[in-house]
Amino acid sequence: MAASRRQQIRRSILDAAIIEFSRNGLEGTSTQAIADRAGLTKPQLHYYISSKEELYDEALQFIVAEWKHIFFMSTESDADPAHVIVSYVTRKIHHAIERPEVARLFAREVARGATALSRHWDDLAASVDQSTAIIQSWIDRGLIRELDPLVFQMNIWAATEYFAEHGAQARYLLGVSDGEPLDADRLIRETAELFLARAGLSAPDDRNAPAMGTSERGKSDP
Amino acid sequence: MAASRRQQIRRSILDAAIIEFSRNGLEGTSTQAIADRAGLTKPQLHYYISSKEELYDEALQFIVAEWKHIFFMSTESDADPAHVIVSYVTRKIHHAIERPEVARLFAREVARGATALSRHWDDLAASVDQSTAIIQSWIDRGLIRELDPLVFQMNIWAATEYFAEHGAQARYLLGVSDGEPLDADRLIRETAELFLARAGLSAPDDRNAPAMGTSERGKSDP
DNA sequence: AAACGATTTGACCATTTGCTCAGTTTAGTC
DNA sequence: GACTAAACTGAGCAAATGGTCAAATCGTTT
Repeated sequence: MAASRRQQIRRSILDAAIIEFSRNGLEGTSTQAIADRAGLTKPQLHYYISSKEELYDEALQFIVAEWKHIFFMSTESDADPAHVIVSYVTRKIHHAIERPEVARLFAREVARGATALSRHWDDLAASVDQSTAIIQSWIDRGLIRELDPLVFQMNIWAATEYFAEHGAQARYLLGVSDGEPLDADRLIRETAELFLARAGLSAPDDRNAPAMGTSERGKSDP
Repeated sequence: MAASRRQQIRRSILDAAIIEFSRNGLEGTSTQAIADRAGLTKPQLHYYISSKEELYDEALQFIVAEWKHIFFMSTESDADPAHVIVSYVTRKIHHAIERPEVARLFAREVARGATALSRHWDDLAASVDQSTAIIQSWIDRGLIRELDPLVFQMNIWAATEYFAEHGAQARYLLGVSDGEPLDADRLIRETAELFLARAGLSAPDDRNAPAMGTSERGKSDP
C-alpha cells in the first residue's frame, strides 16, 4: 500500500503508455499524449523516463510478464483434456475482454515482426512445443480425435484473442452498448464447445465449475 | 492496359498507402513514407492527393470493396452446409495470406472504433444477420448441430483472419522461412475441420475439390 | 531557519510533420 | 517552333515531435 510517490507515478506512466501504445503503436504515440494521460507535463514525464523507446520496451516487458501467465496452456500431463481446453479458453477470453490493451499491444508487436520480443520468442516456441507434445500424446493415447496440434493451438489463440482486437465489433453485433461489458459466458461457451467438438470431446461435468454464470439465452432446459 | 500515366501513379500511391497505413496506422504513417514507397517526392504526392486523411479514407474505401467480396458467406440457401463452410474458410484464409495488408488495415480500423467505416457497418450487420438466419435454418432443419450462429461466425472470422495479423508468428512456429509462403493447405484443412466438427459435419467429398495439395506430415496412412 | 536533495516548471532546441507555392520543366497540339 | 496545360521541383511555412536545461519549488533533516 505504501507505494512511494515515485513508484505511483511510474506506475501511472506505465499504464498510460500501455493504453496509448496499444492504440497507436510506437510511432503513432506522442510523449505528449502519454504525459497527458498520466496527468503530467512533458518535461516531468522525461524526468521519470529516459526516452520513448525505452518506455515502450518497458511496457512490452510488463506485458510479457502478464502474458506468460495467460498464454500458455497449463499442462499437467495427467489432467483431463476437456478440462484443460475449457479452462484455457475461459482464461484467455476473460483476459481478452478485461485487458484488451495487453492483448492488442502484444499482437501489434508480433505483427511488427516482434523484434523487441525476440528475446522471448524462444521461450514461447519452447512452451508451444511442450503443449504440442501434450496434445499429441492425447491423440496417441486415443483421448482425443486426430488433429494438427500446432494449427489447433493457433486456432485457439485466434478465437480467444479476437475479442480483444474486435471488442467493438462484437459489442455492435451482439447488441451490447458501448459501456456494458461483453457477455463473456456466451462467448466462452460457444468457443469452448468449438474446440471440444474438434477434439471429439464434450464439456466436462461442472463438478466444481468456475461459476459459468447465468445464461440469458431464451431457449434453455429442454 | 492503357492506363493513363495519371491513373498509374494514383494506383501506385494507393498501393503504397495501403501498405504503410496497414503497418503504422493513420497517425504513424508519414506522407514522406508514402511518397518514398510510391517513388515520388512529397510535393508530387500532394499534387495527386489533397490530404493524408483523404488518402486514408480512399484506401479504406478501396479495401472495403475488396473485403465485401471475401468477407460474406455465400448464402445460396440450398447449398450444402459443409460445402459452404469449407469454401468460406478456404477463401478467407487464402485472402488473409495473400493480402494481409487488406485484412490488417480493415482490422485496425475496426479496432479504432471504425468511425471511417460507420457507413458500411449497417451493410455488414445486415449481411451478418442474413448469414445468421441461414445457419439457424440449418439448425432448424437438423442439418447441423445446435450452436450459437453469431459466435460461430465470429470464431470463423477470428480463425481465418488470424493468419493475416500473425503471419510472422505462424511462419516462425511452422518453421517456414521469411520469404516462403505459408502452407495454406495445412491451415485450411485443420481450420475447416474445426468448424465442420463443431457443426457435426464431415468434409464434403472432393468431387471437384480445389487441389487440397500434398501433405508433408510424416505420419499418414494408418 | 538554513541547507539539502528530490521534484516541477517554462522556455527552448533541432528535427520532422503535413502541406503550400512560385516557378520550372515536360508533353501534346496547332 | 510557338502555345498551352499538365506535371514536377526546391524552398519554405506553421505546427508538432522527442528531448533538454537552468531556474524555481518542494519536503526533509539538521
